[in-house]
Amino acid sequence: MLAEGGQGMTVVGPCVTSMLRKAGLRPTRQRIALVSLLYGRGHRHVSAEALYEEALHAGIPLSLATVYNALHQFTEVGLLRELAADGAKSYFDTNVSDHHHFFVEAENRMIDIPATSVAFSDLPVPPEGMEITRIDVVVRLRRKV
Amino acid sequence: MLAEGGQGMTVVGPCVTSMLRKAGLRPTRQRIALVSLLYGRGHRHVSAEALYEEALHAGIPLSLATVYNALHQFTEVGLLRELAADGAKSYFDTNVSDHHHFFVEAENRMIDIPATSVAFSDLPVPPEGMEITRIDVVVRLRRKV
DNA sequence: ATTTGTGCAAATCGTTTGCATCTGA
DNA sequence: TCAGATGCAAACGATTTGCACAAAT
Repeated sequence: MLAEGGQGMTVVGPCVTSMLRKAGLRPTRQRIALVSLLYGRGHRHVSAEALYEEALHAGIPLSLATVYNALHQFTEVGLLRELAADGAKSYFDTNVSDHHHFFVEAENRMIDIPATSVAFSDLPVPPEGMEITRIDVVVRLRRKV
Repeated sequence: MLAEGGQGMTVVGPCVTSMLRKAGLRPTRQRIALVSLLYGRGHRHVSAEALYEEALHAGIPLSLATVYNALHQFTEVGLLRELAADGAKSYFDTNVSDHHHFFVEAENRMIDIPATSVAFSDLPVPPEGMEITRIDVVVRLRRKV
């Protein structure tokens, strides 16, 4: 279990700049815009493509490659957590604190599960010389019949 | 195991044929070969590409597209379970019973964790109208420093 | 001025698809 | 025979990369 420090940081204006600076990333126009979109309204699970579209609609012209760059850089510095939901595409979660996910299969949508809702009464022992970096629990959901 | 009466060069039990028949899949040369490779030696986690190479090296000429078809068909009929490890590529697990996985990040390798090694003391409640189809636990590992 | 980031388009990777040909029942 | 499977190559979607240009320190 890693990742702590998830008190929803409401980021607006100059905070964004210092947030990026603290992370060692130059606060460029594009990064500032992306961080604002990501943290503007609560926690989110975004795909690169979706964030790209959103930025364009918000009148921020940037390239898809820049979005990918930014998402990976943000992930490296701990601002985002990458989720391997299912299938081909990656999602990025603005909630980097310890928690898990429901995955709605039909919609490719993720819903947060607080860490406290999943308790391991027994932890698997990692193989010799290995250590646990993270435990991902994905609870797959289907519409009830 | 005895050789299947035919052109197959691998050691094939008659069970393979009936296994496919029971699943509603025509026991073709390619499917028989793939099932034999998959179930020949204990449980495995294979990617399409890896299985394809393996088949070629075993002297079974087939196309990558056929491997993809077969893997998905096998999954549909419950002979395999698809794993969304991490990143772009899919893995298929010959162990379809209830269990979980270690994921060795550096090697993209999966190791089974028996279901009994992970106990939930608290189960998350699915949202209204939804039901749980499966719970995947992935314990990510890194080489200890 | 120097360093770092950006945009674009082409390249890559895993996977899927269309269609002509082949094969098992 | 003939539905169903296969092979091939082209198509595809998501992501990455290479490099000239632009922006931040």
